[in-house]
Parts: sequence; structure tokens; C-alpha cells
Amino acid sequence: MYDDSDKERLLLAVDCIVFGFDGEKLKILLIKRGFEPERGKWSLIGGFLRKSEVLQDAATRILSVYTGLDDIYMEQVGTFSDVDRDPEERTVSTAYYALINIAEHSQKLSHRYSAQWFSVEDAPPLIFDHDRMVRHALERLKIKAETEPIGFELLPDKFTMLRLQKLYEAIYNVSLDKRNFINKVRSLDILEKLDEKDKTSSRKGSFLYRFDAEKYHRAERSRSLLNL
Amino acid sequence: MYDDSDKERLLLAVDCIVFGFDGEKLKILLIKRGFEPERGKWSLIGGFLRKSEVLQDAATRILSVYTGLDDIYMEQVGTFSDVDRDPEERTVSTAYYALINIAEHSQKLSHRYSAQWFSVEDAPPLIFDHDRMVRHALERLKIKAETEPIGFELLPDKFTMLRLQKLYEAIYNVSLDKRNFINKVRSLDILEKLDEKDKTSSRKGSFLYRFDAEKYHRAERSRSLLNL
DNA sequence: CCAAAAGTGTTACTGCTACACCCATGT
DNA sequence: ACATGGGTGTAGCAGTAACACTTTTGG
Repeated sequence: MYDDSDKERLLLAVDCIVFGFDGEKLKILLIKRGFEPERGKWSLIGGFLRKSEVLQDAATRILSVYTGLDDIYMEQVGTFSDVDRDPEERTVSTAYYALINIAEHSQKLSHRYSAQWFSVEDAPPLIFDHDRMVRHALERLKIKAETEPIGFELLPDKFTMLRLQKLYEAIYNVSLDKRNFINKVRSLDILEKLDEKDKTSSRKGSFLYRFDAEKYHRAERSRSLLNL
Repeated sequence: MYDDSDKERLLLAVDCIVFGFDGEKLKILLIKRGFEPERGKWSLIGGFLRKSEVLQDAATRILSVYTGLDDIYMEQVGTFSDVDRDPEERTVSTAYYALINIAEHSQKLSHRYSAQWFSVEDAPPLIFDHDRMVRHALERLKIKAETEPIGFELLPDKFTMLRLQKLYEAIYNVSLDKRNFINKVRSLDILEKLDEKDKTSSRKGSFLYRFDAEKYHRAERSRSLLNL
């Protein structure tokens, strides 16, 4: 074989891009670092891979530590390996993104770590290569949401059509026609229309829907979920 | 912060899924391992990340060692971290895929490592988690080739329409109508039609085309390249 | 002149886009 | 009664899919 003598044992970090949706904008959760290096700057939540732990588990663990949340959709984004990305010691980091629903879970969000939600567009600059991670995560989210019903992870169990539309508008940064949107979503036949109405935002009230995983799996589905 | 005392320094490997196209089938390059562990079994080419080296560079280096090829399109697939994936020592591996054009480069392929091309469908079982890596790589290739002109990396500089069609058929494992295919490709306006003909496969001969990066970049392009 | 592959257009259909008005309700 | 947001349908258009015959030329 060839010479591997220069191979190196290094730390593997895991950083999490936590996406949320407040009904208007796509948000990310950031913390103000209370420790060195870069104390006081904004960063993603993160930690290190442990012995006998798989990356996915590390990501889940880290998310749980910082937010108290379990059972959250997470997906690997990529691995970032700039030699000097961490000034302390050679550290490579694998990024994961998480989709959480702000409304239902905001109470659980511990304030211990001065975590705060920022709109994706006007988040402060982040430490290390975290900005790059966020950009990559957003790209991956867009691609994934085109073909899989993951948007619902960002919404409460029950939601109005308008909220769903706003969500896709926020993810893809476009504006959509509500009639076309509703027609398309209906044609997918993956939502259950409830009898309940949400009356918080209008006198008439708007019907609530729920994602129906059964329906979704029953239908053999074309490659694309929503072509916006 | 929380307890990171269990964090671990580990080896970071890089494994490369080398895709090629022989005019008919999509292929991957495998080596028969001449070293332990798993000597004699088939595997991807791989190596370890070195000090002061970025993952992308490691992938490039490893590809070059095994194939003699430089300047090859490579892209990160993901990072695989099963605790026992390598029996010797905790090793996490980041997979990259490479697109190379078998015809032009086969002579350079060194035989030192008993490297061999296999059709993606009937490749032998691979060591560790390499089969999973291949599946992931193929998924990523499909997604990428939908929106970016990377298919050409798998073809010689000059190619016939039929070859291009066969390539897409091989990647997506579908069969396409040649008239529709040609019309669509033409409408993209990213190929230069040459005056030369390839007469190896018919008496009439078929025109050769070349990917025109200039044309490609000039046009502001919709999200999708080829909807097959 | 025959075999073998290359090259070429049209039609039907499907799905997307654009667009404006009435409905239900609480105050 | 009116103000507010919710809900609905259609027609034009564009892009996709299906489809078969003619051309070239070497042997």
C-alpha cells in the first residue's frame, strides 16, 4: 500500500443546525458561547463524538442537551475539515440539521445556554466555519423537502393551509399563489382535513390539517413532491 | 457546558466511490485488498486523512495513488461512523465519489492494486460499510446530475448523442426515447455540435458533440437540467 | 441493393400558471 | 353592516410523452 504514516488521530465534532419556523420566517437556533475559544460569539450548538457512539446519536444527544428535545428529525449535512477551523486542536466536524417546531417546543428550550432564534437571513456572523455549515444545511433542506414530506416536522401536528404555504415560501424564498398551492397539495393526497378550525387569525376561522403518514406511504409516489 | 470528557481521538478515513461509464453500464472501480484486515475481499479505494490535509485533498490524493488520475471531479457523499466498522481501531470514514471517463483514462489505471471495474448492479459484496457508501453515492449522483452538467465528466471530451443518452439511462436506470432526449438536450443549448463524425459504430457515422462550459454559464438556467 | 444505425417532427395530453370573486363570522 | 381573512374554479399555455419513417453509406 502507500504510506499512511502521516495519518492522524483527531477530534470529531458534531454541530447542529436547528431549523424552526415561526409562521413567517425560517429560523435557526444559535447560542452565545460561554466558553473559549471565541467566548461571547454566536455559534451553532455542538459537541464531540464519543467512544462507542455513532454520529447520528451524538447529534441527537447534543440537540437534547441544548434544547431538551428528543425524537427530532435530523439529517447529516456534511463534514467540514479545514485544517485550522478549530484553533485549539485539529478538529473535523460533521454537521447535522434538525427540524423542530418552535411553537410546541419553545417552552422546553432551556435558557441555560442563551440560545436564541434568528431568521436565516439576518443571523449574526458565526464562529469557525459555521456560516458555511448553515448554507449547506439550507441547500440540503431545500433538496430534501422537494421530494420528501419533511416540512411537516417544522409545523405543529395540526396546521392551516396558509401556514403550510408560508413554510414553503420561507424555505424556498419565493411567493406562491394560494389557489395553486392548495390545489397541488390536495392532489398529493397526504393530508387529513380535520373538522376543527383555527380561529386565532380570522373571524371565519380556517380549517386545520394534519399530515397523514398512512396515506403518504400507501401511495407509490413520483419522485417529486412539490414542484414550486 | 456539558461533559465532553468521553470525547475520543480517532482515525478519519476517506473512501472513494469511483464511477465510470463504458458506453453501456455505470461502473465502479473496486480493489481486491492486499492487506489486513479483510485481505482478499473487494473494497473501495481508501486511505486516511493526514495532518494538515483537508478531506477533499485526501480524496484527491487517494484517487491519484490508485489510479494515477488528477483533476477529477469529486464530491463528498457523507460520513459513516458505525462503531465497529473497522475492527482494528475506531475509525470514521468520509466517502467521496469521483467521476472518471473510462475510455480516456483506462491506460493510466495502474494494475498494482488489482483494481477492476464492476457494473454497479452486479458488484461483489464489499467490506465494512462500503456497500452502503456506494448506495449513498449513487443517490447523490442522481440528485446532482439532475441539476448540474456533471454527466459529461463520465464521457470523453467528444461524444455522440447516443452515448450521452445511454449514460443518463444508466445513471437513472430507465430507458428513454431518443427523439425526446435529443430535443430536450438541444433545447438546453449547452452542447457544441462538431463537424466530426464517429464512424466506429455505423456506416453512416454519428455526429460528435462537446460540452460547452461557456454556453452553459452564459445562460441563466432553471433549477432542473434534465427532467427524465 | 441491402443492412445497420442515424437522424428528424407532429400530435395529444398533462400539468402548471395566472387570475378575481364570494363566503363566513365577530364586532 | 362591514371588515377581515378563508375558500374556491377555470382557461390558456407550455412542456412532456408517444409515436414511424427516411437518410446515409459501406460492403
